[in-house]
Amino acid sequence: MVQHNSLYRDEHLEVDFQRNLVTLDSAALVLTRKEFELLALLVANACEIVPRDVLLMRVWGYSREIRTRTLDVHIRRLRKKLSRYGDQYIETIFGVGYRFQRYREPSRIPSYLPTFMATVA
Amino acid sequence: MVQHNSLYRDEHLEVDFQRNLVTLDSAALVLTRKEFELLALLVANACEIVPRDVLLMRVWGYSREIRTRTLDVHIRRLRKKLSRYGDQYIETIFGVGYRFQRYREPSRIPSYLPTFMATVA
DNA sequence: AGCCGGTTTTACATTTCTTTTACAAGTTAA
DNA sequence: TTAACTTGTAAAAGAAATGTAAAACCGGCT
Repeated sequence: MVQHNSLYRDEHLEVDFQRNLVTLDSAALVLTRKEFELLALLVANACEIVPRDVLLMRVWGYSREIRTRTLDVHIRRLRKKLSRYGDQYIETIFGVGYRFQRYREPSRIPSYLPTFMATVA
Repeated sequence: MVQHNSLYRDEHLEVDFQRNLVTLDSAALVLTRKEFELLALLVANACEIVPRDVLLMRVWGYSREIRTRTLDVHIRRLRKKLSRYGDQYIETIFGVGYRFQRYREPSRIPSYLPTFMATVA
């Protein structure tokens, strides 16, 4: 069964799950196998928390209880390659795992102000 | 088996017990694990007093007789994160414990006056 | 063998979360 | 009222997770 339209896309990032292609600001992003698998898994579950165990299981085949820092290292490389969007795209959920977030235009409006007031600032 | 409707909601606060999500005035409230567990336990027993022992037992696994101020500290952090509703939501029952109260619109009518007189003030 | 790209480990720094400490402030009972 | 006790609070200490750079490892290649 062939799945069509299997790609993620937002303002800056594009991930083609079929062809293992990633594009950042319309420039190809070269990722290693593990880096791609990790990113793909996170992006496939965009906006949802993916626990460390799940990542370690699905990307590395590690069962729980295996103590390793390789996940963190790969996360770091991904963030680096995502350059200035790295931290925004890949959010760490302390004690749980990571979450990929869709790109959102940064708002200069303080979020604690009601919308109708914010137009002034 | 998926349990539906496992959430609390009032005018300002929303607690999703399933997903560990809390929203204050429709803005996500980031809580640590302990903070969430504490709030969840209180909210789950809304309008009822939850004794300190119970909180310390269910959230920390502490048996009675353990002298600690960590509960108070966490209560404080919760109140702070609930910002201006903190004191209203989390009520202290001296010598017993705490009670979460549903939000009630503050009335500018002195409560010691009969309603029909209050229209003048 | 030696090189090379990819991956993992190591060791330490940093950050985040939790608990304790010490004291202030509030409450109750005598 | 004071004395005993409870809760509030800020700051320090402690514990644990994550970030990071660099070294070590590993398999495929020439």
